[in-house]
Amino acid sequence: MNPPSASWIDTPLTRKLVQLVDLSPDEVTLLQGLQSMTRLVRRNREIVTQGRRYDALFVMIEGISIRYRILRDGRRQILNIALPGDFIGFPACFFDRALYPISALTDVVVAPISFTVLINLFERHPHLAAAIFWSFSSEAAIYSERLTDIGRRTALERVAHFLLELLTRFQLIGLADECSFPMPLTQELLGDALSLSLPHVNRTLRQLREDGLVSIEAHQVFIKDVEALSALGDFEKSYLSRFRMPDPLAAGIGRAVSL
Amino acid sequence: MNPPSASWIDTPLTRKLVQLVDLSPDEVTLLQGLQSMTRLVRRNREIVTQGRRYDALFVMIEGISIRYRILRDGRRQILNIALPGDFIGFPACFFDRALYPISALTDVVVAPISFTVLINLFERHPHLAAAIFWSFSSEAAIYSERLTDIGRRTALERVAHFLLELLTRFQLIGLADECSFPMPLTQELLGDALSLSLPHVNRTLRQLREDGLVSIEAHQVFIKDVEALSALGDFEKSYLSRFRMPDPLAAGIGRAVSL
DNA sequence: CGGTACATTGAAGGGGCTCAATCCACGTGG
DNA sequence: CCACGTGGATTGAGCCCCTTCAATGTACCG
Repeated sequence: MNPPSASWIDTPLTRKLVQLVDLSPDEVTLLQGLQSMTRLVRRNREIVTQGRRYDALFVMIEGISIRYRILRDGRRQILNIALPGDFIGFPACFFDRALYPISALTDVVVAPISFTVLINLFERHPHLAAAIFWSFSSEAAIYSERLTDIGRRTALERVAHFLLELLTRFQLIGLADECSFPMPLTQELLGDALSLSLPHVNRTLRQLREDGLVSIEAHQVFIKDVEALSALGDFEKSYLSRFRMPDPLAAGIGRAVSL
Repeated sequence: MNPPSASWIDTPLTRKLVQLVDLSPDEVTLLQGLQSMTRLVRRNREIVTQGRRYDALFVMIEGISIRYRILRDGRRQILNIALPGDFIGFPACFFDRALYPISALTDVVVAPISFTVLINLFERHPHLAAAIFWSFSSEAAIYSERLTDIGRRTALERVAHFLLELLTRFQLIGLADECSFPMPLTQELLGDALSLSLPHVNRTLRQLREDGLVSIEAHQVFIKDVEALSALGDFEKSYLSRFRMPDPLAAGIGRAVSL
């Protein structure tokens, strides 16, 4: 665990939230303070171990992690992919034991936020709390889209939709430009996330390449035609970037309103 | 909208939470109070309309509702199924417009809980708030299992797992006995929830019947062999019924701890 | 320079889909 | 009280998307 350090002037979470919510300088400082105590987790190590008990959430500061479910015979389903700025460990901390493991895909830096701190934040800074809540909402929406991907979209639509989602999420944290982003997943992992076999992921990517929609070079994805790909994947990014501050909080009077 | 009424001594949500969390009599009263103002939504009408704005959550008091996503060509994916005692409208209320519609499958009674009330609840009754939070956590876990169902389980495993989940959820609200529960879904809806075609749902149910695992008669599901079905579907109910009160709240000192 | 991890491609097979017909239960109106 | 309509359940035939299995290619790294 590293000591608090003034060198963290800026984190992905902060970058993301300030775009979506009007935060006061005080709130930004507070948000940064929450993320000042960090922990490094090496590539391929577990951040959360299935069956263990946790008293904290984590904010992803750097790197990529996945939460997944393994079935008895080895089949794996990736449940979600956490990028910098995402919260992880949310469901785990309300159960007496974590239901699913979370594993670092790359070297990862996380900032634990204990329950105690979180609860106080909710009481004293409802405005900020609402912003954090929005993160959970957006995550729920991502689940919904993934469910739709896997359940009702063809392999081509599915990959198209997923890549656009990643593009948008990377853009929100300032790690992608207009149409390209770093590809954190191997084709095998992509398959486990989208419920496709590795060979079929490969064929699907080839098809997208041949159609001039997407190219992947040196772990970098280039979306050649965002329009066409969005049409193909039925992608509409509002679930990732549209936030509304609920009225009682917008006014900043959350604590003053009586029950 | 019906006026508050003393006749609601007991609701599914209360029944569920008192099993999982130690609530004081005051907290139970408060929880009941939240659900005293109810609204009736007729079968096949929308509870939440896609694209509209909401300032409240709803607690399901009675009936069944579904949230779903429709693709351009008519393919439908049911995102979740809300039973009495569930919260609905959670992600919607943090977006400026609801992302997905929620529709009443039967006549439904809901209790709106406005944001203002909710925020006050969080500030003043963290213990109760944590219980509500657990509901969200459990919902997230249900998503995870659904994702695994659709992504990595065969039709047989998938239906097995889903039926056991429904059994357990109905049991938690006192609407199911040891091994049977009311079937709220037609085979078509089952298909849209589990991403199977209607004919294949039918064939799968037949198989389960022929194997002596499940029978469905008059809209009532009978699980003939819970053991065997659980093994088949790799079902483990802890994600529905295991709650842990986070330490700072368990002590009831949430508000006293300083940041 | 061998080794390992990842990507690529082909061939064959299967689980589940589509299309289509039939059946059944139930409510409604004549 | 029965005829009919309608929503849902059931079953079959053929097909296709995607899987499995298998082989090969390729880049990077100690």
